[in-house]
Amino acid sequence: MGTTDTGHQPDGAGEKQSAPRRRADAERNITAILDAALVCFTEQPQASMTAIARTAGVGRVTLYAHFPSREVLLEAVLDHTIALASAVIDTAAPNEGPAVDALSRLLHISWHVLDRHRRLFEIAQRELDPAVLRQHHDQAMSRVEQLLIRGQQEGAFRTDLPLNWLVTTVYSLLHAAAADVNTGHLKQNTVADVLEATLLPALRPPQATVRRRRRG
Amino acid sequence: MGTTDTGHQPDGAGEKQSAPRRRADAERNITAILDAALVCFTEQPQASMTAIARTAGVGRVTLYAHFPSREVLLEAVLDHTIALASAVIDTAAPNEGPAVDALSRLLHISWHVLDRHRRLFEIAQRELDPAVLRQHHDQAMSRVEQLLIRGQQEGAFRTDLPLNWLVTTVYSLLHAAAADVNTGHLKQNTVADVLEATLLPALRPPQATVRRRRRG
DNA sequence: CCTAAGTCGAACACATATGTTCAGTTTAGG
DNA sequence: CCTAAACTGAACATATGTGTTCGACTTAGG
Repeated sequence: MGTTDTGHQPDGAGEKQSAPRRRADAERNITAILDAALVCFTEQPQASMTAIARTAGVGRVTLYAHFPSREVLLEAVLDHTIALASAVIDTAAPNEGPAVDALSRLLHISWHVLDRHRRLFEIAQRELDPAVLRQHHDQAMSRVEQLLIRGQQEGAFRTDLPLNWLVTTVYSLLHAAAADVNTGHLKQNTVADVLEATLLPALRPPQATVRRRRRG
Repeated sequence: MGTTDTGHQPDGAGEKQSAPRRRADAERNITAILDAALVCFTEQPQASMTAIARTAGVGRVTLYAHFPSREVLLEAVLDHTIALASAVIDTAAPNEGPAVDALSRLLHISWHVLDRHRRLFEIAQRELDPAVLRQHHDQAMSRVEQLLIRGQQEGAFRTDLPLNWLVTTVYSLLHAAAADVNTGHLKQNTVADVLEATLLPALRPPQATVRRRRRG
């Protein structure tokens, strides 16, 4: 019996040690594959299984042993990335302090990770079952969404446009900025500031000045 | 001699009647193919030549007779779209009146056509020769870029961020809005207004209030 | 009406991607 | 050290896409 497939359970989010007890060997390869797939997919959506296996430094058969199909792999990578992004977002403490400050922290800390998530999600959108997608999508988007809602309640963010559009605006510019870094148009260390300078005015309630010397 | 290829010259932009004099028949098919390719490509980037031929209502061989390779076809479609977009942009008279108003006109008239151009360009970016790309890219982007520069000179648009980023911001949100229409999150007739409401504050010089009752 | 231009489907060669199977080798871990 | 788990490359079947060739049919247009 060559290939194995121990009832693969490519750890969802929190490394629950499952029943079959994989060998350390296998465990190591799985994470290597996951990492490689993450890189390959974000670099070019059409990345082949062969390319991913090669990047991970494992045989193609080994890849299929753990992830029986491209679809399964893609979903696993998506899960993995979401968990990662979620952790990083928590670091920014999006529920603490004024919403504007929280958004600023969020942008500075996690623009990179959020963009990666977006890219992956776009691929998944093309290749995965729409039903499965919904969950992943909402799960990740909701963090930003909640922050925006809080900002609206504080009066810091505008309410004259659909909430959904505000979320889209954030993600869209985030992605654009990350892409500009890739092409060399923007520098790593300026991204967050540029994003903040663009997003805050766009999210602020219209007509509302910076509230300096309001009294005439 | 079955297949033809009369020295194909799939009219660049301005329908210059070329030497070989195609039959009306062929001419009709070429535009049908161009249209079909435009639709197919914007709907899904991986659209196959077979699918395009089928959509155009012609045989696969006919397609290849006029466009000897996928690359050539893609380039022709890109040319076609740019010409179309350019014409629509002109309708908005982007060089007349205040830059802010001009941008507003531009958004209302051509968000749809500009988004289509962007989608096509993204595909071309993945499949075409970078050298060829540059021309197309600059040619189309420059219209928006020029408008933004003019706005900067008027003091209507901010100068504290790279010009390139402002262009990216416009295109990026444009695309996001169009995508939201596709998914049903945004309505056709509200798109331009939403875009305007989001973009103008983002482009306005920071700190600058709406300049109403400036004298205190 | 007659001919060359054009179109058509079928079939071919070629390349690439997805999964699978097999037989041989390495390695983790008791 | 010994065994089962895991990894490996090679080869296979299958599917899909690209581009070409061929012979037969249709049609534009003089």
